[in-house]
Amino acid sequence: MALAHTILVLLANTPRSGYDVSKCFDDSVGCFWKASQQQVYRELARMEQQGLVEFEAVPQEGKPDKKIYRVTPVGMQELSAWFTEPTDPAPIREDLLVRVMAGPYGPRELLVQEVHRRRQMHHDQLQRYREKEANYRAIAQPSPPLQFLYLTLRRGIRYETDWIEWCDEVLTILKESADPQEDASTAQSAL
Amino acid sequence: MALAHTILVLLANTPRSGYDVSKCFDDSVGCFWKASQQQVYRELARMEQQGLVEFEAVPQEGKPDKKIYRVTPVGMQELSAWFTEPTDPAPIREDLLVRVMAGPYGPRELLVQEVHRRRQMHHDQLQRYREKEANYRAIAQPSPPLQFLYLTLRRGIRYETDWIEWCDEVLTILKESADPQEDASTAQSAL
DNA sequence: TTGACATACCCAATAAGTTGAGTATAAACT
DNA sequence: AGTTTATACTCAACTTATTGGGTATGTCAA
Repeated sequence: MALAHTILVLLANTPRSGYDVSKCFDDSVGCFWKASQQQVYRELARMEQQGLVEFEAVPQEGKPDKKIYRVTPVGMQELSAWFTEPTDPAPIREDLLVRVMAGPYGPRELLVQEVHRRRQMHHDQLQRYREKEANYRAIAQPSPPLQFLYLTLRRGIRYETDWIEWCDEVLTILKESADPQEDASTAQSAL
Repeated sequence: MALAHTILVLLANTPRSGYDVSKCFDDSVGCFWKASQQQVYRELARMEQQGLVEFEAVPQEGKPDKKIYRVTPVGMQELSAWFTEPTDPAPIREDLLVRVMAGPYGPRELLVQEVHRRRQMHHDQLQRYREKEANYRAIAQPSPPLQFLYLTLRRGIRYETDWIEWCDEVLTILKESADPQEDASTAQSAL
């Protein structure tokens, strides 16, 4: 249900169109929540039906009307109520770890390659987050919404850093135990 | 699609019943993949139809037949083919971070409480993982499947540790900037 | 003896997420 | 001149996941 609440928070900060909300999922909140444009539009329509948000149609030339959504009092009430409910850790479903577990059933090099590739991806993402962090730190008086968003960015930075470190750990172990059959004692001490 | 492949790897290690596969999702692979019993049964039925696995029905008294699944040659082929495909990082959908972003719209104490609670959960999970790690290290000659599974356990340990550290970071910041209105300069330097 | 827990499976309804296309226009780049 | 990128929203089909029930039986403890 948190998709609706994420959107509520975004709209509570600033009234926006569905398109703009969708962009937030690529930018600011992307480090902890993903949603496709279709999901956003559908959710907004549902939320409007439930009275959590309302929109003002802004006519445009050639394009469909822009719907600027804002949170209603009912929506703010919902946000408050939701604030008191406990949250659960997100279930993890990580393809790469399935691949690692499948290690004995495929060539070692392919696995090493894949971990390398993933390390690079996390490295690149970390760079983007670090830039955003630098931008944030340059703001003299960040607004409360920004201050809290920064905490989520910190989570993103930690997450990527942690992945990189794990990749390095795995690559080291895979290198050390390259041929367990040839030298079983080495392989063993490596683990 | 990785649910099927996770099951394939589990069955490649040891033929098991659906019930036993389901238990693995609570135990060994729980740190990177969750699946309900229903999901497992449905997936196994689908995989059987596709010829990836086959089962031997073991009659039991009073209970339904136990179906012991094993991977077929076609299943092993599928596993090999899948091994060459790249994996994508799992999209993150973290309720707690939505809550943090919603920080300005609820009482500070509630947020602090929630982060505390989550810290405790990650702490407890970490303890469980550390026990499993100790068990693993006590094994003289771990089999290759176990060796690779250990790498995924390392990921779990890192993950939980990382969360705990982030919780501590957030709790520190929330304490420091307890009342930004009263002392804006302190609040600012804290961020 | 009642209730919780473990074994072992199946079914159905709903919710959520993904994929791919379609309707329009305009600016910027190649 | 043609492609990409951006704006702005909609619809339909499909796959996946969740929730909550049901069928059976046996064991263990309060």
